[in-house]
Amino acid sequence: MENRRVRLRFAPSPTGGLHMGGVRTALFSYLFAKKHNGDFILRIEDTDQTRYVNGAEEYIINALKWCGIEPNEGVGFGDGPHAPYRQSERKEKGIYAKYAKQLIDSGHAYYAFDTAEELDAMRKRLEAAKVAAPQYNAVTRQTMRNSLTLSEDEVKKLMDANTPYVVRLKVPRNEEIRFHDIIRGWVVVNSAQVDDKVLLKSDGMPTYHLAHIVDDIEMEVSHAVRGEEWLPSAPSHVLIYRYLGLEDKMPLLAHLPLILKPDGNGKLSKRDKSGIPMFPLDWYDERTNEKYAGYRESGFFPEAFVNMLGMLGWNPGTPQEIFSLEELVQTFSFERVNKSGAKFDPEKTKWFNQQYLRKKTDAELANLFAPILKENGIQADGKFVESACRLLKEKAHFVHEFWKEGSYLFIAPTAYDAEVIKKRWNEKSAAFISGVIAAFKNLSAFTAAETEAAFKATAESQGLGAGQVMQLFRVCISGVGGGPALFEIVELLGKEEVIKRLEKALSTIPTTVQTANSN
RNA sequence: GGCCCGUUCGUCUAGGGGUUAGGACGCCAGGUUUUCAUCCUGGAAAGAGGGGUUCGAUUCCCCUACGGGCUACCA
Repeated sequence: MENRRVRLRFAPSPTGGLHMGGVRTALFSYLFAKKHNGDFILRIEDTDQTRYVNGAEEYIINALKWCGIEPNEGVGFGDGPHAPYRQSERKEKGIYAKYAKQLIDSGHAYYAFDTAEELDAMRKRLEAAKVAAPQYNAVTRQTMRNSLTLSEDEVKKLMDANTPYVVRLKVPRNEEIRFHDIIRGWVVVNSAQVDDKVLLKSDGMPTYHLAHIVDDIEMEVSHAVRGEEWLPSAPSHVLIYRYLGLEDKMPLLAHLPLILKPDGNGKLSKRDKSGIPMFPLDWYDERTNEKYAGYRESGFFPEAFVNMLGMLGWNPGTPQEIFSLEELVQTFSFERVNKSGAKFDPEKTKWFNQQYLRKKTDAELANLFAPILKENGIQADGKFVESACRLLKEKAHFVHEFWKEGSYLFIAPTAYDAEVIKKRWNEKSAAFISGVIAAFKNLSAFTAAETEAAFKATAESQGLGAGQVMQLFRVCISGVGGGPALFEIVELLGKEEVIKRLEKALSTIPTTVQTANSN
């Protein structure tokens, strides 16, 4: 058991879009599996037919692909020796029923015929009696209709009449259950706190509790990684392994701390006010008609998203924060996963994206920017776009900001920032701009250095400090008061365009100033 | 309510019986820059509270408080 092959699975339910918490669980499992040259499996836990959502399975597969955390076995990634990997299909093969039968035969599980109303009545009764833990357990099952309280004849009669029934785990009344968690250490719970979990539902489907155990065994899973919300049910699971006689084959458990919402308290919800997505890809819920934004569509790089998730609840113990997936694989260990929940920080998430934005070459950025330009009806030379990206990437967190911040590189401004005009335009301005136009016309080499020199000479000759006229000049060219290095922009736009823009500004701005003043 | 898990700057975290409690994001200030951003330098900012153990506790133990999770024929 100690030297078994490392095999981890990610086992989501197709009940909706895969939430970023789920992606992190997949990521950590993937990292550990890869680090130990093991397998990473995608299993679909679709045992709840009422919650099945169309498209969810495909979404999960696409999300994992986008993140680059690809299973080497499982639904959507090629069947391995343990197919099928969908629990609904495995149920058809009778895999779960077999194990349930084994538990019944060995006296560790039983049939229960209670209706929903009867269960409800029991809970109400217990609550009224102020029972500490109102649940179906060693005490209360004695008052219910099950194969432990009914005679063999009665059970047979109910069965023959096709009365709906479930199979429940027979949990001992008072027994200490202890298990080891890689992240948390030893956890001890008394079985009095553990209820008789339903193993097989009345529709014949297994519950999560039975299904995941059977599958983990059959698929030879070595480490079961999941969110902390599963910690309270782990004692039940330990019992099931034990009663199946498979405790020595039980996967090592690792319960990850939860990702908490950035503001206030509680688990991350599907939607968040911070403006940062909660899902890797856009998700549309057809039942509620709601749309949820995804990291991909919001302009995040998958590397940045994965890097950010990797640092949520785990750290390498060194100051390094920027990790490629490969580096994460090399460095990851469960020992360095935190025990406490982590609030996720939208600002830091943006920062991660910025780091990756800067790492991209101008050509890569130009490729990403191209569709946005096209959307805005811009056709531009590839080299020109690359240069624009070089200037624009300095202050951006996302490629889509390039357009918002730098559309003037592609279209001449039609309006000029009123604040800047008010502050910078005065009676000397028109003469100065005219001077610059004249000076530029005389230039043969229209480079950043040449134009800057000509600009400064003009300012000096008119007795103006460069600082006074720089921003004025900028607004004439770009329409806005800030941006990348001014003469880099001038060089990029070229002589003809720059002069055209200056002349337009000269003919437009004085009239707007007059209008503003007369009002 | 019960059970379980947790608790270091606003946030993510390092460290770990004797440290000026370190880093990152964000924030603030100064410098660079014509400007915003970048960049550089600096700054404010933390071990929930109470008991132990100890020469000494943020670090180990207990209690309390607080936070979170679970408490379905959902996963």
